[in-house]
Parts: sequence; structure tokens; C-alpha cells
Amino acid sequence: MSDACVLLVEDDPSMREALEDLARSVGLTVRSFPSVREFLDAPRPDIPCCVVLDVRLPGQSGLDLQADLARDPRAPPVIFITGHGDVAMSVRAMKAGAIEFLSKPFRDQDLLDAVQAGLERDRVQRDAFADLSGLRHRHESLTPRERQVMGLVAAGRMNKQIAADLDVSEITVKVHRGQVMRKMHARSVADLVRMADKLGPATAV
Amino acid sequence: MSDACVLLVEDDPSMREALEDLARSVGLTVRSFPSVREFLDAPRPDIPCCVVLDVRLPGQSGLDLQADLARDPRAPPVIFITGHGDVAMSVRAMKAGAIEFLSKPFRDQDLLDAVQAGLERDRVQRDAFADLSGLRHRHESLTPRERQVMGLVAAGRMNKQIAADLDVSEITVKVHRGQVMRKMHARSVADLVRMADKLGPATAV
DNA sequence: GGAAAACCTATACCTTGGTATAGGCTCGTC
DNA sequence: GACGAGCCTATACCAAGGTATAGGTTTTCC
Repeated sequence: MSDACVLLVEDDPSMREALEDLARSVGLTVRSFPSVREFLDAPRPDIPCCVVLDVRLPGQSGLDLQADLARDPRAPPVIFITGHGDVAMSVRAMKAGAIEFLSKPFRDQDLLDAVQAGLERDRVQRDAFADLSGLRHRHESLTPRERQVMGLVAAGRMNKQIAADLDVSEITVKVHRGQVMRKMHARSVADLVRMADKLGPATAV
Repeated sequence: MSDACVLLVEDDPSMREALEDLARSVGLTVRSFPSVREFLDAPRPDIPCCVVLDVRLPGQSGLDLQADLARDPRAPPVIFITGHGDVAMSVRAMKAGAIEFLSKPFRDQDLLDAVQAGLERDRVQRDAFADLSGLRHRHESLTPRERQVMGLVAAGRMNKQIAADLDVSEITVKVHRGQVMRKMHARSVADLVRMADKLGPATAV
């Protein structure tokens, strides 16, 4: 399980140690931070992670940190633990996408289950992001004209229609189109359509 | 706003009346039910809805009802209200997809906001479902062979490859393919690919 | 037994897509 | 001023896609 990591943000040293022991007992790697500050200053490990976060922390609160993280599409999932949580707090956390919100005392297994769910979600998210960034990279290697042609092809337009749209000859379109297929590593139009959809509005005409 | 409806499940008559008045005051249509039983027995209106649900109800609990509803992909979104909610309850509800979980006393505006959010989500969900069911209907009108061809076309295979896959002549594939485009109302291969993806694994080969 | 539906095939013909090769133009950079 | 990148075009040729028309077989169902 060294390909996954739990990021623990907890100010109470005894609690911190107990949670570290718990996580390590099932083979998880743990990095602990006593405050949001130190968590943010530390480099993010480049493996599937999930954050275990006390709601009440010195300085910035756990909920604020979650909101900050949510701005980054690559941010790891968050699991909250708290001593004195209330319903409003938990609802806010869950609405913002938290995996779990546990009140102390909680059962060890509940936390471990949540951690596994969080790691699994991060794995999926990281894979999706890696795919997408490869795709984006290839898309950026297209010239502006090629990008236009890609969008129109993905929209289902025929070469002659594209030629009319762009006011160029049909053969020019064919050349661009061939370049697009090559640069995007698309083996069929179906491939290209799916790539365009993943890239989203960036490819829309 | 008669194109939307709030389904209120609440056993306390005074509370029920207060909530009805609140919803009606902003022009919402309301149908009230004193128990889960009566809610389930009533026909579901065929317009965007959302359910406002007391967690604690005689007979089946609100959380149980939510779980039942979740089995139906067309089920309306749920908003919980409760007098004595705890954190575990709210987390469970939110994990199961609830829009909001409000503890009494709550601000009227908070409930109205949640209702609007719920109705909006149901509108989107209903539109998506209507699209999909039209698509499914057309897909079902295909003969088995045509479905196979559709899957292979959407996978990006060429006619001659499809012919080899199915061990028929290429011309046969062309005929089936033409039928598929016609029956599915696809104006381009790009169209067909997107339809196949929406239909999901049903079209996979 | 006969009608209908699904499936397969073929000929003939036309449209669309794709590539190789080759050349011209413009603009910005070194 | 030379160079490269991006863009546009053309000829020629070949591969793939699409349609109309027509006819065949098998299976199913009344």
C-alpha cells in the first residue's frame, strides 16, 4: 500500500498519534500536520491520497481548507473528524464533497473504510486527469486552423461543409484533417469525437 | 410555477400547514402526505418535483424512503427537515444524495432555496431521461444485426473490418449501416458515436 | 401453405475521405 | 535577408462510404 498516502491534519498530538498508529496498522503511509499552514506548505505527494481533517483547527478551519482545496480539480478527497460537530457543519462538509464526516468517538473501521473510499476516488480522479492532460497536450500541439477543423469534424460536418465554413478549398480541409488525426493519435473518427467530447467546449466551434 | 410541484411528507398537521403556506406563498404547487404509505400510494405527478421529507415519520422512516426512491433513476430529489437530527443521520442522508438537511427551526429562505435547487436538478434529470428514453426506443427498433453493426461503427471499425468481424460481405454491412443511421436518426457518424456512448454498454460489442 | 421479417448478397454507380507530392504566400524571428 | 511555421492550393490516384435496385434464404407465426 505504499502507492497511497493519508494526509492527516490534526492539532491534538495524542489524537494525531493514535490515528497515525491506526492507519499504519493496516499498512497505510501517513503524513501528519499539526496545522493547515504546515499542510499547505508541504509538497503534495504524487500518489493517490486522501486528507483526514479535524474540523476545528487553530488558524484556518477545516471547512475553509476544504473550500480552498475544491478549487483545484486534482485535490484529494477529504474526510472530516470532529469532537463537537453539529448538523449544519456536517451538511456543509458533505455538500462540498466530503467523503465522510465522523464524530468522535468513532469506530476505527469506519475511518478506515472512509480512507479506502477516498483513496479509491482519488485513484480514479488521478487516472482521469492524467488521460485528460495527455489529451490536452496533444490538442495544444494543433495549429489554430487544425483545432477549428477538429471541432467541425467532431461536430459531424463533411469535408465540403467544413471547407465552406472556413472558406477554403476541400483539399485544404483534408490536409488539416489528416494532420489532426495524426497529432491527436486518433485511429478513427469515433476516436476523435470522444476526444473532442472529453476536451469539452475547448473544441466546440 | 405550475410546472413544478413540492411533495411534502410530514405527520405533524400544524407543521404541514405552515410549510404548505410557505411554499404556496412563492407560487409553488404543493401536495402533502401525512405518511410514507400515502405518499407511495399516490400517483407521481408528471412534472418536475422535489420531496420535502421529515426524517422521523410514523411507520417507515424518511431515510428508508430515500433509499427506496434512490432505486428509481427517475426519483425526485429529497430535502430533509427534522426536529431532532444528529450528525450521523445527516451524513447518511447527504451521502445518499439529499439536496439539503435542515434542522428545525430553520429559516424559510433556506428551505425555499433548497426546493429551487431540487426542482432544478429534477428538471435536468427529467430532460436527460426523456432524451435517453427516446434514444433507447430507437435503439430497440433495430434488428439484432443492426445493433451489432451500430456497436462496431461506434467503436470506429471500418466497413470491411465489420464485415470480417461478422463474417458477412462488405455490402451487407453497408446496408445494415444505412438502416442504423436512418432508424437512429443520426445525421453523421459523430452523432451515432455520441448516441452509442449515451446508451452505454448496451451498444458495446 | 403463405405472408412477413430478418438477413444476406450482388451489380452498378456515385460521393466522400485520405494521401503523396509539390509549390506558393505571409509573417515573425534570428 | 534568410529561415521556419503556418496556411492554402493543386494534381493525381486510391480507398472507403453510401444508395438504389433486385433477388435469394430461413424462420416465425397465423
